[in-house]
Amino acid sequence: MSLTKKISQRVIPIKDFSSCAYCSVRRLCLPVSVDREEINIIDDLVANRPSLNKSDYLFHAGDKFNSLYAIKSGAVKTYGSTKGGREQITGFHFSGELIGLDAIGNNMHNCSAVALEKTVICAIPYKSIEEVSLHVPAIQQEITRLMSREIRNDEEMLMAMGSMRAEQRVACFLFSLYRRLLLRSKEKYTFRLPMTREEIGNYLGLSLETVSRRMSSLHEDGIIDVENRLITLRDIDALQAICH
Amino acid sequence: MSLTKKISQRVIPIKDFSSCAYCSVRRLCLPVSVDREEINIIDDLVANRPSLNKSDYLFHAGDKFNSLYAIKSGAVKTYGSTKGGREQITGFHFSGELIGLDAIGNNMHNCSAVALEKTVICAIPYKSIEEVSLHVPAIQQEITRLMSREIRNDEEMLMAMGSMRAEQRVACFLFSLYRRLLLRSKEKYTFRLPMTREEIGNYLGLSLETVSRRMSSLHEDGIIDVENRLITLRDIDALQAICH
DNA sequence: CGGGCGCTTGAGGCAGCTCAAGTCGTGTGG
DNA sequence: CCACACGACTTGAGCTGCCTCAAGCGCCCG
Repeated sequence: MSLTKKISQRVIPIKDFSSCAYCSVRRLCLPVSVDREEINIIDDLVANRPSLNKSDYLFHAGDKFNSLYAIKSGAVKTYGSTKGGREQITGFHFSGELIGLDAIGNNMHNCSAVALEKTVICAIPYKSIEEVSLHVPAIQQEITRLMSREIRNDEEMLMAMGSMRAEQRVACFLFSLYRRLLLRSKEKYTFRLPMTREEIGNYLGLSLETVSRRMSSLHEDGIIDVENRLITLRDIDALQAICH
Repeated sequence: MSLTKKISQRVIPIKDFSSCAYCSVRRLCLPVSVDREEINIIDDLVANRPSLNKSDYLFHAGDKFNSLYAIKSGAVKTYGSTKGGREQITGFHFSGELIGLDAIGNNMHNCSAVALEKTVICAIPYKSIEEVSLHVPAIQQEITRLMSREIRNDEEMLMAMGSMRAEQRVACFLFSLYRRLLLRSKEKYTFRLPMTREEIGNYLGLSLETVSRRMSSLHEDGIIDVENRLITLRDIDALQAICH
């Protein structure tokens, strides 16, 4: 049955709390211009909502590209392997974020994605997105906007990597987590890192020891508290100032 | 007059050698699945084909986003300014490449684009692309593919920046230029750098002196010849091996 | 022909890496 | 439930690759 038919035959749905309509991070995956009706359409697309445990793979580099993945809860890292065989982390992704956009181009994932903790995922088959976007231009536009934003993010990261010293990189990293993790939680200034120091260092182009040292010195300066993976921001203005 | 009308009223065109149909880099801007008819449509979109001199701006950071730009010939750098006020180059772009995709997301350019030498540009109004892609899905798909590829490129660059030593960065940079510049020219192994050592260093996260030194040592190893901005690749396999 | 920019090369310093040792926290098996 | 073991983290010491500062050359353009 074609998706178009499916949509027209759709009855008023029974409340389904796994539906996007009730998803607490909906406004993050689908930020704008998607009205009630369109949510129902998207809802139909979401094939499954698998739950991943720590170290479970969402996809491997080289896998055929089928779906985009929206993170409902949890945390995921994506990484590629450099030609030297070293693993290089390209990003950390949290609830409300969409991954897999880089695979559309040649229909294959060029990085691997692993859960850093218990994580719930919405898999959205790309074929369906393409089909639906013929009828609902807003969805295609939203995908385009998200991709554009991803390009911008990557380029900002490139700018940071090219010019920043170790302390700046760590400060920016923490500030970025602050904006992405805390704005959607009750805690205002405390969050738990889902990744190791080594993974942070890998991502930032630093050794794990340097990450540790710089976090210690940020603590000595009264800017953050560090208790293993629990980070508390004590002076956000100072933290932000270091990034600049 | 709406674009749709314009298309239906279109007569068989007089040969226009500035048209995309006769553009030598067409297969690069519009790599796949765009047939003769669709080229005519795109052709109508291209508002103007301005010629830029060295140091002319294509757009500034903060400008309202109106058009995507395809480079017909020449070379362009894009850069943003870090919060510290430093200029950070995010990319070099050559004939057949498309720039401005990162501006779609919030309708504003977040980097500036400057010609590094005499450069001819096709400006393609994004509004028109959006309108046309309602009728010609292949065009929207092509934009999506190009964006996806840009994300991938940026992420590969991030991986490189995170893990590579100076010599590797310079070697990869030269190898990347080899693939992008030489494949569309007659010369097999010689090309002219359109940018300064300082710009290369800025892009790669190195000082200009380090770029110079590493190029000298690549020369001493018999891998490249350097004659000011004229680079000749003497041992491509060795060059590629260094990147790995 | 002169001035300036782009580039090369040298010398010295330092940020961050590597190696190493020791602590702490967590998960696992008895 | 406790003990043990291993992985994660911190901190120290020494090393090195890249940066900074500096001087000099050469090419290009006015």
